[in-house]
Amino acid sequence: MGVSRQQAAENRSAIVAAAERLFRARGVDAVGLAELMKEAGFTQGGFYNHFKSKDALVAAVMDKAMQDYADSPNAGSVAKQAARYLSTSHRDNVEAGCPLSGFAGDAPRMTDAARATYARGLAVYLDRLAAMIATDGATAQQTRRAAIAAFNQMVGALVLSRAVAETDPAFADEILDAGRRTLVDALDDPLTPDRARR
Amino acid sequence: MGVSRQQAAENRSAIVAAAERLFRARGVDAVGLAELMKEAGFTQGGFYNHFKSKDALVAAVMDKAMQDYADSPNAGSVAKQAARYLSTSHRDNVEAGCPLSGFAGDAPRMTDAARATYARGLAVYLDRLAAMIATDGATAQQTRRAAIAAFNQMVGALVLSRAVAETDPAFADEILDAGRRTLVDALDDPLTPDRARR
DNA sequence: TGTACATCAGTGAACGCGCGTTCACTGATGTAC
DNA sequence: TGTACATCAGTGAACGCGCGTTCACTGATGTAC
Repeated sequence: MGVSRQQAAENRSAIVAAAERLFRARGVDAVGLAELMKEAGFTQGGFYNHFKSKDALVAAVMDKAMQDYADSPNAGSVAKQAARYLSTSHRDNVEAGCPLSGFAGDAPRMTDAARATYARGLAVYLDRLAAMIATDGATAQQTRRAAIAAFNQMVGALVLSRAVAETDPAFADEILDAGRRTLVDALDDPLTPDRARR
Repeated sequence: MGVSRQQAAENRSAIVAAAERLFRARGVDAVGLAELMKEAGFTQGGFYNHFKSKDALVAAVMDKAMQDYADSPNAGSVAKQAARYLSTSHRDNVEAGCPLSGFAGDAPRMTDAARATYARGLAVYLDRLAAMIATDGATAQQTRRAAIAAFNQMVGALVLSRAVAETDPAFADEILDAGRRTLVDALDDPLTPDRARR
């Protein structure tokens, strides 16, 4: 059709963005390239001008998702961060939320490149959480462990809440609520060496 | 071929068992009926003597997985249960482990029937955990919240550890370890009304 | 600055393939008398 | 208990369909002179 290089780059981004939305909502396997390209506003054949395979697109989606998430702003305090993470709006909006929980179930089945991006993204987010949690009294190791445990709680609560949300909304809310309260209790409580040892 | 009713029932079970293994390892969408039937020891066409569709098989797999898990024995104490749940062998053996974490990522995309079975299975397991956690000093509500939070921690740690296991085994182990220690600390600590309120 | 040509992001049809599902057929099992 | 027949779990080929991928072609963009 004849398209400027800048336009082509924007079109590529549009494909990745559409793919991320569809992949999150329905899973990578359930989304075909024809549907995906149509969603992005193009015809099927153009796909291979941008990616050498569907797997390459998956890797690009992972890169974008992790980059965007790393660039997203903190909520302020850890408690606020946790509350936002375990909100019903985050649970109900899989398409735009945390990619670490959104892709957690699919990650083990992705290609090496996509999995490596996921692992790097997780490491980055844990560092961020650790920085928010850190107190004077705690060692780096204690802080890191607390950050991992906090994120385990967030991801577990979100994933389980999503799994039952359609079937039993009250149950789904209860799971988020238990996670939120547990986190707030644990994080309000400064990590003194004494407590951490217990 | 001519097969006794008992044999037919056993064959059906073999199909469900093969499907559970394959679905867990690679995801429902990535496993075809031809491959699945071959794995179970039959030819493709026989599938519809047992199930009216692939979705019906998925529901049957869910039923079986949840039933088997509900029938599985406790580890003894909650701490032991958590340690077993967050062991490397449980993480590395997706095909036979806890179906609540094994299917957590896929559950939201399953049919109503399969999702309802999942939600029921989760409710049953939480009751079981709550019964193990319960102490004299704690109200039923506090116990339930503690059980949910404990399971959130287990599922989150397992899912995240699995997601990075291939890429970064040491990181994966660290996640399990942080989850295990956090759970043991929290569960060793009796749920007194005072602590629960904090 | 203007002209000639290479580049390459598009289009849309086509490819082989494996999917879920259907079908006609077989023959031992299970039932009726 | 023995015979006649209905049942139904198997087989294996076939169905239409959508998948990921390839291809020949188009024409504006970008480059060389």
